Amino acid sequence: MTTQTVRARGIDRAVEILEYLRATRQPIGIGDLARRLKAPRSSLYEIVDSLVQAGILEIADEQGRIFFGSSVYFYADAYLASQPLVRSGRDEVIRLAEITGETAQLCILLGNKYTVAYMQPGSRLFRISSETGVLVPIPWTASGRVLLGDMTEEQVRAFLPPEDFVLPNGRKIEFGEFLDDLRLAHDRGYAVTTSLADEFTCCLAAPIPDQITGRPLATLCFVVPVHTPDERRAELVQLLIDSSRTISTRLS
Amino acid sequence: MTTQTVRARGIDRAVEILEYLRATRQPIGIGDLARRLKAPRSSLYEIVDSLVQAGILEIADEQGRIFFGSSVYFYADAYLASQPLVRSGRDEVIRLAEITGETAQLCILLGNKYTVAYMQPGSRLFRISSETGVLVPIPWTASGRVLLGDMTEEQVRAFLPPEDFVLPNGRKIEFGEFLDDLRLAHDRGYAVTTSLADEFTCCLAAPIPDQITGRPLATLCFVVPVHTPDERRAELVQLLIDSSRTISTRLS
DNA sequence: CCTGTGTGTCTGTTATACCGGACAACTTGT
DNA sequence: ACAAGTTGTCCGGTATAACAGACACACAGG
Repeated sequence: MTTQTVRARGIDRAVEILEYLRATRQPIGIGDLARRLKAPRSSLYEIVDSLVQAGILEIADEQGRIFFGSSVYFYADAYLASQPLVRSGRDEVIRLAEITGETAQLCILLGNKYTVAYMQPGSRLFRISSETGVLVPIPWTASGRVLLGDMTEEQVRAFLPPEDFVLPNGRKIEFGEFLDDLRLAHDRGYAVTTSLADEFTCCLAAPIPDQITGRPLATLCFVVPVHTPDERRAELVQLLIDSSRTISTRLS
Repeated sequence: MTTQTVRARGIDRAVEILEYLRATRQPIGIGDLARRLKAPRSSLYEIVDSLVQAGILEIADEQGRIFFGSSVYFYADAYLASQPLVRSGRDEVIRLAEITGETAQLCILLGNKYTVAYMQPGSRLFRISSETGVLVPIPWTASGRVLLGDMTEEQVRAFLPPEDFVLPNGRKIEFGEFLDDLRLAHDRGYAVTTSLADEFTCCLAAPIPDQITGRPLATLCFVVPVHTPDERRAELVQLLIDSSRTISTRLS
């Protein structure tokens, strides 16, 4: 009499919980959670309790909903301290936002997605900014074009899921068109996209290359209004390139 | 024949690993880890693998040593964003920075450390700013004096590790001196420090009290040059007090 | 050369972590 | 009032996760 129930490991459940919270970014009750994850309630109560004890989760409100706890902050602090790239990248982003007044970002690859690792909003009246840590399809971004700049056609094909070529407005990016963008970005050492992920923004991105392999590890980028004049764009691109060079040398 | 081996749960092992890394703040090999945690190697290989898959840990170097992975960074980001205090505090910080032109911050306690949860740089030629999310010893800051304002001597002693009383320049803050600062901050409803964590800054901090308990949850603060005149300081302190009252009522 | 100490992988065994299901105590809506 | 849905806790059975131990391999040192 095999009940064919997959008896999951506690760790896997725990990871599922954390990933769920990361994706939704809001507290959830344990009952709800059990339904979403298709996990037995009784198990979740135990696991959540362990994680709450450790401060990895916290009871977020009176209804007993749970969310991340302060421990993850300490973990992140240790992680950042261990990552020279992010550490110096942050400083440079803050500096760039200050001297230009534009929104500056440090972007990295996470699996086959793109994400903003750190962002400093500009000082314009109407700010354009994106949330950090949200996973975005690579073809939607200028930074993505820079980050894949050194891949072959086959590598890109294998790396990106087809659905990622569909923009938020429904338009589909042709693969050939995207590949041309990659080549251009690779040759010029930066990428520019206008009205791609949305109508009113222009993104400028430059790679931070690994000192040894030369492969892009991350990007620095500005997010500016589409109507920004070409001269200003060129000026900003130059700043990105200078900054990324600074970081790159500082890393070795 | 009871072998009296405590067969630990995977989750507990995982938590132990994370806590160990948090404490030591540096990568460690799995063999070493097994020895330190008195855990079987074979189990650790499995658990570490799960956590690496989830991005919670990463292989940090060629020797296969492990450390925190990028996922914890995103968990922490979600955590900060989830704090209602941070959300409404953010708006007020932006407003304060705009109307005064000074660098304004929202500061909170995380465990027994202090951190800047959100910061808006001022519009001076030379800006003074600190990074958000970096954990700082409480005695180094004006906000710290406000945040502990309602603790008894014994509570403070138990709460703060002795090494946190040593400033970046090596000077040691006497416990009695620190306690006097706390009392003063508590009585006046704000704290001012000059040339404490560094030579050229003056910090002004006011508490955001819990509506019910009255205990300080966080602080609003300005970071200004040391030579800022007294009248200006008084003016800024008043703004902080008004703003924190606004936030405090908005939270209930 | 051999010896000792480190990896990372793969067993078979068994103690138990996970599970399903039952329970009381609360809401909520009609 | 009742029914239908919660939520947090408890408990006993069993599938299996955690364990101990063995294995091949790669070093380093004498």
